[in-house]
Amino acid sequence: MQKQHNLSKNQKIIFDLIDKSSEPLKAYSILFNVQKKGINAPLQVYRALDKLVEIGKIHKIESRNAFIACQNSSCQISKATAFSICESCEKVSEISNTKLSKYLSNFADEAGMKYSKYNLEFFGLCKKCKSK
Amino acid sequence: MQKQHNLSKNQKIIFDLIDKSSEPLKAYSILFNVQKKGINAPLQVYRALDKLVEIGKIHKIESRNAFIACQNSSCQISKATAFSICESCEKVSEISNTKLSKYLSNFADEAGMKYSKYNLEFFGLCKKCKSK
DNA sequence: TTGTAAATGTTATATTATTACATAGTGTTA
DNA sequence: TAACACTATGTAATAATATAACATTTACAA
Ligand SMILES: [Zn+2]
Ligand SMILES: [Zn+2]
Ligand SMILES: [Zn+2]
Ligand SMILES: [Zn+2]
Repeated sequence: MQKQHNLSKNQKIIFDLIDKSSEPLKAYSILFNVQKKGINAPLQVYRALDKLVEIGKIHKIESRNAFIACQNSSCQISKATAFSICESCEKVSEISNTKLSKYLSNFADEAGMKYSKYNLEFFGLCKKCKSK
Repeated sequence: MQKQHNLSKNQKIIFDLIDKSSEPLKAYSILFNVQKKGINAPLQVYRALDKLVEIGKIHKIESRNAFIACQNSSCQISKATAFSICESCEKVSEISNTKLSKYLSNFADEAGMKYSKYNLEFFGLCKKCKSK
């Protein structure tokens, strides 16, 4: 059973915006969009983003410095994430594949390192862009 | 047979610095370190970094905005990269594991997307930090 | 030797993210 | 309730990361 997090005012405003967006959003584009709701400073956005990432409601797409809502309710609090990114239209989807996540969660190399978290980003062309 | 790239002056200066570093280097730390060699502006650093990434001599650690030399001569021009990152001491190693790279290169999900590239970052504690 | 692509130099600016400090709300427990 | 700890907010300033625009030079092949 996952812990229930009651989002604060700013967190809710920012999560709702990201959640209803069809594409990853960047911090300053979020800021621009929530100014009418009284969020005026970058820090207010970054603080909410940090918290939302921490509790697993959103993920950061590292290669794009952008944020998307978690599309995978079983996502273990952002500890195991995989995305597909179209290099043409920049569409991003969260990959939910049990085999893949098991494979990666159990991966151990020779370096003797114990992994607690991973992030995987695949790049290519989405179906739509491929057929153009 | 891999194409031979003759590095230009700036590319060589910057590659040498990254290559002999024991940790990932950030762009502005590189800039600071090469100013005595006549490289004065961020853009000169970023241009060399872009080229070095493109030809696979270095990789960008996306979660850290930092660069390390490729430790894996068979790395297919930065198209398939995996790293282990210690969250305590920030040590980064490039993972060279044939099974893993085969698994990921052949991965195809249901979305019908053809991947041409991936980047994987594992996080955890390195051997040294684990035993502290 | 001339054309072309790659690389360089320089200035300015855009984008992304954090530090520092003051204040306010929320929930728990004495 | 009062005291406390913890989380969240507001605001200003600034740090860190990255790119745009333009002029010039170098490498090198046709
Ligand atoms: Zn998720
Ligand atoms: Zn696409
Ligand atoms: Zn490599
Ligand atoms: Zn370590």
